[in-house]
Amino acid sequence: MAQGEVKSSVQNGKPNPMPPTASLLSKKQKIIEHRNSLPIASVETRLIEEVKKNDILIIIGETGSGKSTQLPQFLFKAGFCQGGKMVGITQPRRIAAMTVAKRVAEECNVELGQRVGYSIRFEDCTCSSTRLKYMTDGILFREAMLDPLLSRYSVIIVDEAHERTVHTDVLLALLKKIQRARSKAVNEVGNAASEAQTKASGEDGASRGFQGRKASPLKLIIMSASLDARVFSEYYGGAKAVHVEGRQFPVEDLFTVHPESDYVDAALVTIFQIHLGEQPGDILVFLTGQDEIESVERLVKERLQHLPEDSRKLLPLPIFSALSSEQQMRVFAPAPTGFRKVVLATNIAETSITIPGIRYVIDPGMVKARSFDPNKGMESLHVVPASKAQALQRRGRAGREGPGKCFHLYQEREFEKLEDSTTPEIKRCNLSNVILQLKSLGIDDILGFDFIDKPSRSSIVKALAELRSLGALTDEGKLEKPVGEQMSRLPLDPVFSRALIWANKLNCLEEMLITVAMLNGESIFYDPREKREEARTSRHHFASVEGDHLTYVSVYRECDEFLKKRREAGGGNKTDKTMKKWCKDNFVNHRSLNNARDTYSQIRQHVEQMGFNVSSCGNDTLEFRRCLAGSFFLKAAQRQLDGTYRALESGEIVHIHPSSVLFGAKPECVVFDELMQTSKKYIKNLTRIDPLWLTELAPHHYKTEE
DNA sequence: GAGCACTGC
Repeated sequence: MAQGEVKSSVQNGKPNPMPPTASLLSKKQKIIEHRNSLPIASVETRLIEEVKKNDILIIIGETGSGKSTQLPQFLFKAGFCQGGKMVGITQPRRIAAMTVAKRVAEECNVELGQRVGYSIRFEDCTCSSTRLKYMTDGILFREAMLDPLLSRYSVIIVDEAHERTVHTDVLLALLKKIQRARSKAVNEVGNAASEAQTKASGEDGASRGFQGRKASPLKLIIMSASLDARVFSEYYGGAKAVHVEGRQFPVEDLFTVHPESDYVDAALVTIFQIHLGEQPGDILVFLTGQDEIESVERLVKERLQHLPEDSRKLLPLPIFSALSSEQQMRVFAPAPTGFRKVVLATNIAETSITIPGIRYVIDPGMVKARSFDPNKGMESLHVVPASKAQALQRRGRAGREGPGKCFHLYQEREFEKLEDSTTPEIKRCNLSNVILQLKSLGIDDILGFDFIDKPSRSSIVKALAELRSLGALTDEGKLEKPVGEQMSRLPLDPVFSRALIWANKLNCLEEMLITVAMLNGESIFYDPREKREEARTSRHHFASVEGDHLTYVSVYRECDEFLKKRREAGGGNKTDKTMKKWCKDNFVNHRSLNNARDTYSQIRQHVEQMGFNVSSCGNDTLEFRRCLAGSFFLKAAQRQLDGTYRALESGEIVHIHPSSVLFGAKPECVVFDELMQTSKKYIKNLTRIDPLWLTELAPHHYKTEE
């Protein structure tokens, strides 16, 4: 990954010579006091010894132990960054990578982006002198594609490994391989340097990048909050695990005496029980989705009306990912004097955000979980019991600032029956992307790959078949040149990458770039329930009769035009504010569109580097739709005599989602982006196509049938 | 005629 230079007042590695002011001094003093008070501070020497002794170390540390901020600093002090080497720390989330790096830079009293930096998608805040580098696990995985031995790192710390995201899991496997390759290279260099290199390079991807670099072993540290270190320890051949104490205030657990048949109602009752009977302090309620949250919000407001005037000071605040940033921010503000906040949240409050003031947690013990059926190519979202780990995580949210209480809306013996931890994501998602990346790293035997938790055989087989069908792999399962290589370089789902390659040939790359950027993230339109009709009417002028993809293209372009006009009219640099307003007026999710614009630029750069020519098809959208048909042929559906649709690949009876512009239009044949089961089996994001195109453009898949 | 936890390249 290219390293951007960051402007700085620090030159030649010397700190800015400005004398510290009194407030700076006291701030510095505070930082030192804080650092020394962290549980991890007392074990610095021991930890460093363990790292020196063990090539792989598992660190189990509870919330508040300071492991993410302190350990990298200890390693720096102990000399692990000598010779220009880096300590890399991965996080599953962008926000964590950013905020932890910022905190550590402060503690080290250096400018962020210099010795301490971070790198996340769209934002590289590091420079050539960066030694402690925080990043998302996806970034490090990409780096490994360019530098297969990760030769610039002396230590890699994988933080929050218990979350078991796809990226973390793949990274854990890859790092194991890289570590072995580096140790091997060190030994071989010691003996007979150049011959050993030649041999090693023939073996697999992880050995390849070694040539011409000074060999050194790689230290690996896995940090987890999980109760169970065994999983990681066993995976790394009995690696040593050490525990670091956390620092949490005590949380009292309360369980129900009888099972609750209706957890939403039970949550409501508990909210008022706390509000009327407990000491001051805000309440956090974990619910499974927008629907539940909105209905609880309404019911709380209703019931408050029946209480005496002086008992009505309870303020319900919803938070879930689809809300605008402004609305999300409301939960962070302190409640008005005399009021108690009751935050109604999805799992967004479990890990991603920390809300101040919470003293009471209500946990119904349920969660909305996504799963994937590889045979039907269908995702589903269902409400299922949470895991023990999740329940404990939720409980912990009550003890951040002082002693708290957790109201579990189930019996204590039910807790014991919960699964220890949530099924790792890799076992419940489409693997085509992961497998393509592994193939590009030179790992050919996917079924035999050393996953920490192996996905099902059928899931792997299905993904391999999809990749072959898309032309990314040869019949022997090797990366197809150049198509497979090009696809693996793009940070997109393989179908999207395929569509871009087609579009390049058929001169509609610009439209396709916009399309994949718009489909890549969360949904672009935001319909506040109470303004549903207004949103739909206002959106009419974007709508394309061809379907959702071209509708997104016109949304993107219209916003772009609007911004351009504003700039030309002397609007200055207030792009963000202008865009926010435009989004609000058009019921478009500002965060999503912004993300789509960043994605567009990033992908455009990639394809231009590949020598693609970004041209537009103008008003002739036929070729564009043919490109979609040629790449989304596995996701096609045809109208039946009874008006329902049949997904051609799985044979499932599906319905057009009401959010589609083609809802009610009864097109004969469509390609879609997503098949998801919620209340029904819905297809989302559709474009009308001619069914004959399928046999014409994907003859290997649709042999000439009627 | 709906309603969708969260991440990430």
